[in-house]
Amino acid sequence: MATPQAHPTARASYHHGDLRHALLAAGVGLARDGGPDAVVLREATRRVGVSPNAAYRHFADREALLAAVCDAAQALLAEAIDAQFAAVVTDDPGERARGHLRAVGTAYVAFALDEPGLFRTAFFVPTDLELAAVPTKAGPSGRTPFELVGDAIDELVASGLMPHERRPQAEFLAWSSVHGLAMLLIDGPLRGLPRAQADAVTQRVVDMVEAGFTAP
Amino acid sequence: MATPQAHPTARASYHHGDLRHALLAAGVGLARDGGPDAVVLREATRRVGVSPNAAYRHFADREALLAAVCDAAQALLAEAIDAQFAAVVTDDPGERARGHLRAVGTAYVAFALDEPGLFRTAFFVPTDLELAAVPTKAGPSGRTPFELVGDAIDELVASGLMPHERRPQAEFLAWSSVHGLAMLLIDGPLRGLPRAQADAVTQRVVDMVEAGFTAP
DNA sequence: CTCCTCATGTGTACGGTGTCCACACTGTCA
DNA sequence: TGACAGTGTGGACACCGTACACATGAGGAG
Repeated sequence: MATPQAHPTARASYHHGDLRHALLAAGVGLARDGGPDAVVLREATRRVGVSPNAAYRHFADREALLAAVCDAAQALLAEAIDAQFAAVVTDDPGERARGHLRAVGTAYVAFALDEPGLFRTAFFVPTDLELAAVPTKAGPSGRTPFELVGDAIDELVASGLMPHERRPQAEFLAWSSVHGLAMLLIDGPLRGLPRAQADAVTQRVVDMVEAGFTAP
Repeated sequence: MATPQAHPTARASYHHGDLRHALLAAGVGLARDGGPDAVVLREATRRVGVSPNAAYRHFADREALLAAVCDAAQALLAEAIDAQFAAVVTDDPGERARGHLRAVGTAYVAFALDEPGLFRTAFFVPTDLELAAVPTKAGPSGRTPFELVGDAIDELVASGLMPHERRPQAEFLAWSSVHGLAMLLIDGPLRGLPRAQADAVTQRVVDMVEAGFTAP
């Protein structure tokens, strides 16, 4: 019991110990309910119990904090997709390919519906990324959502269900459809659709993508 | 020459004359370069040459101004789509249906690329609309973009190219794909794609939607 | 024509935010 | 032990949205 206040939220000493992570966590909390605009620097410091300027020792400015929160949100999305992707179990390679493709799509939309604030935040900051394997944005498997779609499509081609002429840039087609649906469901004209109907539309969108890939 | 300063931008008298429209126009200008966040009440009044509080005689608060700007942006989008839609001329009903569907999709993405700030603004405010025929959001034809997609799909069904079992909610599928693509192109990972490539991807997305609708 | 009235624009002020500056504390290493 | 560098604090500034009281002047009632 040498440390009277070991918890990072309430510090006993002048120094905080892990202020950067604490601010990040607070920022994620703000983004969760409220979206990117709710990520307010002063409020984050207030929640951590620290003066506003303390944040500037760890983040260049509010934009930098928001970018970190954005990365965290993308990682959470990646995690959700990863789980659904890994949950697909089949011996048949074609069936597995289909399952993986559908898993990515449904998990993507489900995350948007379950965590609209984080979802909006994940796609807010102009991420200059090439969608490449930026580790902070990947799930437990170490692969980003974009790579997972690519994997699924590759499997589809490998198992002969999709002609390889259609392979190039196919990620963008799948991604566009699912991303657009998610946006329309949480912010757009489809907002407020009952969950059951939202899921039904999601299935139809995934059907369309799959059909577009595997159709003869 | 009875009116020394007839122009609404520089007023000679104490009263402005058409402050509401002037503020709206200034707001649209702000949104054009900068998106919804750039619609700052004080800046709009500054541009019009009026004190900040004058805005409150015409808009309840900043949110109301932003909502009006959002409506205007949607109207501009509608206009662009409308033009492309109307430019389709063919005798063959099936070909016209296809052309209409493709026109809506390409015009939608083109607007997003040409006017990213306005596009983002158009979909920013939680519009409680049912996508119905709200006149302020329609183009010259009096039909909203959503109605135009619906029209195109109806034509597709009427001309026998699309099975009518697929008709219900088909707007959402088309809309999702195109909207998602637009978002990814202006804000997301596809940002910075050269225009030629962006157009190419757009064509592929439209192809996919069309195939999904008309496939046997 | 005069005067009253009310819509419209102004001025002042307050709280909130991001951010800069100078300063205070403290863990570490010579 | 003492200096130093990293970390947190306090105060200040500009900007924003917005509430309140007030000034202005256009247009109708007498």
